[in-house]
This record gives sequence, C-alpha cells and structure tokens, in this order.
Amino acid sequence: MSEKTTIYDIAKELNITAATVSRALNNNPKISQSTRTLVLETANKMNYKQNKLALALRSGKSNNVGVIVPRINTNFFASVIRGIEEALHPEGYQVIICQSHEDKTREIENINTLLNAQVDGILMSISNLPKENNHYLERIIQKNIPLIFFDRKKEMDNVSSVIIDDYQASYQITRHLIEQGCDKIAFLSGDRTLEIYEDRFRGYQQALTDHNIEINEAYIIPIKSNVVEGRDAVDKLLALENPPNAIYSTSDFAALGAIQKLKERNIKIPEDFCVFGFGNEPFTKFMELTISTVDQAPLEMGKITAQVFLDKINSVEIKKTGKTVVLMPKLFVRQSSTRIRE
Amino acid sequence: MSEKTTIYDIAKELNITAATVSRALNNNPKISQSTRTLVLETANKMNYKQNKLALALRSGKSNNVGVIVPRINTNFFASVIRGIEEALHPEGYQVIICQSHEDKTREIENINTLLNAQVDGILMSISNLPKENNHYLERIIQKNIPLIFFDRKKEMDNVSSVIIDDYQASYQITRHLIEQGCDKIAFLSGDRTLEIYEDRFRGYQQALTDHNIEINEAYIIPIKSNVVEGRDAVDKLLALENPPNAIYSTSDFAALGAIQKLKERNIKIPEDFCVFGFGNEPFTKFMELTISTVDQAPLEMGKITAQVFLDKINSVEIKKTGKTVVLMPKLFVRQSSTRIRE
DNA sequence: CTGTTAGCGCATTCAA
DNA sequence: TTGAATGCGCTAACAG
Repeated sequence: MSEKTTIYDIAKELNITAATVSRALNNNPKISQSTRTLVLETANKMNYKQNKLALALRSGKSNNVGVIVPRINTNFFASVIRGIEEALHPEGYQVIICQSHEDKTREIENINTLLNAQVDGILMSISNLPKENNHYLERIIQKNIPLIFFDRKKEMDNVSSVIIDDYQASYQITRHLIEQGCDKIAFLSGDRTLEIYEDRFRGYQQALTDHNIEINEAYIIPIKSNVVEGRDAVDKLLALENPPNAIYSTSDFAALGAIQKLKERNIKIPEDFCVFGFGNEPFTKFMELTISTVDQAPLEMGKITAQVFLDKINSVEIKKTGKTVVLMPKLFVRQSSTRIRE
Repeated sequence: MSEKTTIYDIAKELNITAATVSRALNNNPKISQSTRTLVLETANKMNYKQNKLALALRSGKSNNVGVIVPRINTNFFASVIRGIEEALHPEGYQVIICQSHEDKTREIENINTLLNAQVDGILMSISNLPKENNHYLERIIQKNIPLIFFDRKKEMDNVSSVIIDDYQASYQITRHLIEQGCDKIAFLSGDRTLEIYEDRFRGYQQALTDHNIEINEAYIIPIKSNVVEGRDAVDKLLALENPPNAIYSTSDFAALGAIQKLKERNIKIPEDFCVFGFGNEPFTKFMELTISTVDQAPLEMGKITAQVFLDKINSVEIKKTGKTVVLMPKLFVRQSSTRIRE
C-alpha cells in the first residue's frame, strides 16, 4: 500500500515486459490496442504513478521551471507568478519560486540551485545589480536552458523578454501631472541601472521637455521600494529652496510614504500637491485618499512569459534569437492627482 | 563547455574509478587524503556539478520540500514562506510553492503534483474545506512523507502542527473591545469548519460570557477574506433592529471593507464604533485611521515549521507521534479601536 | 584504501 | 507488435 508500483510491477502482473508497459503508457503507436487497454487498466488498478525523477534523469528534462523574483510579497510579483502558474501547470510544469531579495549574491545562489534542480527553464526578473558582467547569466544560456526575463530585463543575446512600455507609462503620468497644473514634478526612482527605471526616467524627461519644463536635478531622488524612503524623500524635497508641487514615484509604497508625510506637514492633496505611484498595489485603491497609479498587467505578463518559454522549448529548430514582447500599461488616475474633473 | 561533466569524466581524467570519485566528493572516510584533494581539484577544474536528479533517484530523496498555501499574495502567507525558506535553504532544501486558492480540488492536485515531484516533505496550511474525509491527506502519510501543518490544521495522527493560540488572541481582542465600552460586538468569521476560526469563535464567546454579555446570533456573520465581504457585512449589521457598536473581523481585509462602509455611512470610528482586524497586513498600519489587528508571527511560524520538519526527517527513530507548537500572537491596538488612552 | 557490480525507474535502440 | 539490453548519474554493498 505504501510501496510505489513501477512499470516492472505491472509488467510482472501481466507477464509482459516493462518496455511494453512503457510504450502503452506513452501512447507509442507500436503497440496493439488490446495490450494497451490492458496495461492502462491494470496500471490504474495498481495505482501506478510515473516516477518523474527517473523520467527526468533519462530525458534530461525535469518539467520544473524556475522563477526568480526580487520578492514574493508584492501584488505585482505575486500576480505574475500566478499568471505563470496558470499557463504552465496545464502543460505539466511545476513552478519553483526563489526570492533574490534584491541581492546579487542571493540571485546567483538562486540560479545555481535552479540549475542543480535541472529546471527546464528560468523565468526571472533581475535584481537591482550594479553594472555587472553577465557571467552568471551566461552560464544558463551555455547550458542550453531557456532564459526569459519579465519586467526587469537585461539586454542579452538569445534571451527573450516580456515587459511593459515603461517609457510610455512614465510619459503619460508626467503629462497628466502637468495637465493638472503641476509644473514642479519630483521623480522618486529605483536604481536607474535597471532598464525599467531608466526608461521611466526617459519618459519623465521627455514629457517635461515637450512641455517646456526644465529638469531640476534636485527633484530626482533615488529610493528603494518602501514606505520609509517615500517619507524621507518628502523631507528632502520640502527642504529645498524651491520645493516641488508634485511627486511621481516609481513605487506605490514610496508614494504612500510621501502622502503620509505630506499630510503630516499639512499639505493638501491634491489641491496643493499631486502624487502619482506605480504598480497598482491593492492598497492604492483602499486608502481614504485613493492613490493614482499604473497597472502593469501582471497576470497577463506572467501568462505571456510562460508562453514565450513554451514556444522556445517546443520549437523544433533551436531558436537563437530573442524577442521582446511589450505590454501596454494602464493608468488609474485617482484622487491623489485629480484636480480637474472632466 | 555546455556539456556537463560527470564523475565518470573526472574518473577517466585521473585513471581511477567513478566510485572513488564519488567517495572523495562525499567526504567518505575510506579514502586517502591525496586522492581526495586530487579529485576535488580536478572536479573543480572541470566545473563538475553534482546531478541532483540522479542522486534523488538513487536515494529516494529529492531535497525538495513542498509548501501549499491558500494563496501567496497576503503578507501572512508570504512571510511564513519566507521563514520556511530561510530555515530550509541552508539545509540544502529547495522550496516548491503551490497555491490552493481555497479550492479543495486544486489542493488535491497540488498534493499529487508534489508527490510526483518526490518531495521529501509537505508543509501546508489547509483550505476552507467542507467536512471531508482525509483520504487525500492520508496518502501522504502512507508514503512516509512528513506532513506538517501550519496555521490551518486538521487533527490527524502522526502529524505535527505549528499554530498560534487563536483562542487566546480572540479572547483578548474581545475583552479589549469590551473594555473600550463596546457591548454589542459583531463577529465576522471565516469558515468555522476550520479549527482556527472555531477557536477564534470560542475565544470571542468566552470573553463575552465572562463579562456577562449575551451572544447575539445575528451578530455572527460568515465572510471570506476580502474587502467586499466586509462592506456587505456592515450593510447587514446596520439593518438590524439592534445594530452592534463594534466589529471583530477575523480578516484584516474584511475589517478594511467594514471601515470603508461605516465611514460612508457617517459613523465615527472609534467614537461610535470600534473595529478590530486579524493578521497584521501592512496596510492596517498605513491607513489614515490605523486598524487594530493581531500579528501572527508568520516569520517565526515558518521557521519553526521548517524546524519541525527537519527534526522529523533527521531523527533516527521513526517518529510516529505528532506534536503541536503553539505560538503566542501579539495584539496591535491602533486607532480603530482606541477610545481610552492610558 | 580502491575497484567491481548493481540498481534506483524509465524510455529507446536493436532484434526478433 | 513485443522482448532484451542499455544507459541516464549516482552511491552502497561487497570484494579485494
């Protein structure tokens, strides 16, 4: 009862050989219908379960896919993972999740662990790394294991990516703030060595330029994605001789912190100061003062990332090219940035 | 370069046999220091990586541990997983995460998937099941795979659990609300077929009884853990002839929804109505009106759950007993229930 | 201390 | 259509 039955067990039961059983179980055409049904029946009766490990050892495929994210506890990453799961689970893949915690060392460890686990592919959103060489990523490619980036990518040969149009989102946010009458817009941004943040910076920059607003370097503040950094940023900004009248934060958490601090300073939102976040975390909708933000279509991003992986793994020819799928983000303009109602 | 080197490759290189290489690599005492270092050096030089799959097939251990949670995107479960990871990763275990989405069918699928993946253990928080038999859980035990429950458990032989003292937490919450002057306390609860919710109900009940307050069945409303259900519950409660003046919700999300709706109805919190949540979701601290809640020590719970698993797997004797570790929850009394300041 | 052998469970090649 | 033999990479028992 507690013993697992193998194809040998059912072969013995039927006085045939394991090879035949294997063929019957795998829809191999070279087998008679009668033995096939017989095998299937007894396999079922004996509660046979294929040993995936043996299969993996033999085929070199594990049917495991690794996912590496900076952290699991944001709505964005949790939802992307959900999307990946939903697309991959029906295909028989098991998803293994690792968190890098924005730490390069940990990220390399994650990769090693996943490679050890013989994953068939790695889907990842890279961490806030300093400008580093790609050795540890190239190891994946050399092993012929598909690597797909989502959201946070790095430019690499033969690697596909699924991202949103950060530039567009950023341009639209900045334009929106300008249209609301804000002419001094601060930019709280994650590490710009990551493409997403650089792209957002470019969108911000271009929108200002297009509206004849000069960039003020003092308004550009590097932050990490948490509440405290948003609070601290406001302190810095309000200490300026010429403080801003709007904040565009690339993190909802920092946007929240900023709003808290502005309120503590008795600055009225949105009348005196507008705030725009990024990521559409659930709490942005919950607040008494709802927070404007951008939805990054995480569920869709996950599903498409999974699909890109499946396409790669299932294509007969070895694809040596990488493609980039770009999703369109969607702005949710809420109270924290709405002065003018249409 | 892209080929993986095996112990045979390095054996051939050194004109020894694979067994010797294996021994050298595994710190087997029966080997000379000289060959050991020689093997280690060349293994390193040839970039040898142990094939975990072969190891798993041979040893019957996969070094994978499965974690099943209702959902990944709440602070509580994400943090428990983080705790599990932190304890298990250093021991060489890889954590595979599955979401049951509170769905029984999905939960059974998860278990099958994990068993197929030959996990060495399953750590799970069970879903909101109707009173069901345990067949699908007993399959795990029969396979001799350690099963540990955390937070949401089911009474089973030979199965350990790590939980918080839900009864105590609930008693303290209810007592606190009474001390704040609330004498009509509604109870929004998850499915009481789950022990945690039944325990919380008992705590609520006992506190009322101890303070000579009669239970009002109309105040007890079953909910799911989301914002909308909290809003709807308030509608129901305020439609009563004798509406309550406090809500204790076993879900922070429902507590949030309740607060939203109460505000919309111009009911003052905490002056006219107190609200207490459960789970210490981050947003409870973020709100303009901060929400009283209970911290379930998720990180600690994860670490201990992992430790219980390690103890079980590493013990020489086959432990046929299950123990239950009970953690003490911590109340965070915030604005939503604070009338009296000390 | 080291070599030989065998088997974990499976799928595939070669014969029949 | 089926059987026999083989190997995926590793380690443990046994023998030397």
